[in-house]
Amino acid sequence: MTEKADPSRPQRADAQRNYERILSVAKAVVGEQGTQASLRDIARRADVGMGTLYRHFPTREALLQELLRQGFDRLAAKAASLESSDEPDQALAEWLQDLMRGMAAYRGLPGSMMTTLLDEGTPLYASCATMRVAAGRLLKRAQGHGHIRPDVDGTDLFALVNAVGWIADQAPALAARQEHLFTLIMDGLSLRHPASSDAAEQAG
Amino acid sequence: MTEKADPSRPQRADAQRNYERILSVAKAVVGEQGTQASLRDIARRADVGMGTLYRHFPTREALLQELLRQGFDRLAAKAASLESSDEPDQALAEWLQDLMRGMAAYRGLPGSMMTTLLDEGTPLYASCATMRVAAGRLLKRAQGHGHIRPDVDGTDLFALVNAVGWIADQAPALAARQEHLFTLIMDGLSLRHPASSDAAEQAG
DNA sequence: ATAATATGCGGAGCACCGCTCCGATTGTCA
DNA sequence: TGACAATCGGAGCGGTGCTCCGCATATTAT
Repeated sequence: MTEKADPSRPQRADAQRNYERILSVAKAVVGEQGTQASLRDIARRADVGMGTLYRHFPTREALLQELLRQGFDRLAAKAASLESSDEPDQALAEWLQDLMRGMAAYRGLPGSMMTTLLDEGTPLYASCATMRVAAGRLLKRAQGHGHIRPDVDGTDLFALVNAVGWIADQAPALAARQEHLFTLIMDGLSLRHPASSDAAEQAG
Repeated sequence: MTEKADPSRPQRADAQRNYERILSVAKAVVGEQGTQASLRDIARRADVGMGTLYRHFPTREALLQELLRQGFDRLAAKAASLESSDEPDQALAEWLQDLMRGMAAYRGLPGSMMTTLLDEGTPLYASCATMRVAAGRLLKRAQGHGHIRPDVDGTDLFALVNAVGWIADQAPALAARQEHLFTLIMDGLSLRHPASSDAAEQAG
């Protein structure tokens, strides 16, 4: 049996070089211009024609997917490791906060995420699905312990975190409020109303 | 002295006709294609040249502003009227919900709002500033009665509502969850029995 | 009614975008 | 080394936002 290492990777040497060069340049350009960066610009700065770029990455999302895969894997792993935490609700909060910070990696990232959240078949969807499954387990565990509202599902959570990331993304002046907004939302999901431990008693 | 009724409106008769025709067509096209609608398309369907469109509305925002002004005025008035309500926190909730639904008028509207939220000088900023001031009074009143977290300001609120509108905007499949997400956030802002009652009725 | 003025019109033109297509180039293997 | 297939690169297409300016016309004065 001939070993075709990775069928998704190019075979020829020059192709492989270009593939990696594009990826590296894309990382830089997307870092500068956000997820809506000009593909022509990426090709130009990678000393590559449009055709080459498009053959390696048929869609913008396919390119983004490669840029984000590492982050997704890391978050999935973190979710798995947090699953053995003693404090399920705090574990969930910590993971979500990590997700939110990851969303700030590139401008426009929350938008790209939301667009493909429920759009199966799109490259980005596939690559973040496993991460979301792992996060879903974290959520269920916290709900099982009775500290988190039961009428919230993983998609709600993902959407809300995306939304907070989006706020900071759109209005840089609000980026400073990001952690605060995150807290507001997390408090609202908790059944222990941490915002007002005193008012909680009299509510009964 | 000749009466110059409204200096912002065109003087010549044909100009005035075009102005209104553009506005009317824009309303339709933006309704179909969202706030990112092609300006060329608007000009075409209004039987008008690009130059004409740009003279009357120098920027896309200037055009949007005219489309949205009515809604803003209505919301500002509603805020003013709600200020005499007996239940300040419920008045606030009602107004915010109204705002959220207004955000669904055009696709992409939450994005346009957030972009110009803190960017003074832009046309949209000016036109929604008064509305936000009115809303701010509603918020302060609710906080004064001790039912709403004191560490929230008007901008936070506006941003959060925008964010929820944005979620529905990006992923139509999530639009059904919009009201629910709104409830989650509002509960989190309240200092009284946050979740339990509402959480019981909604499952899944 | 006619002439003069200035106001408004419209679209050609520029630079950019995403994306496709195909002749030229180049790596690979016999 | 030669032949062949894999890969390249950019011209080209239709779209965008936006500007600029010669021309048409509404308005006003005569």
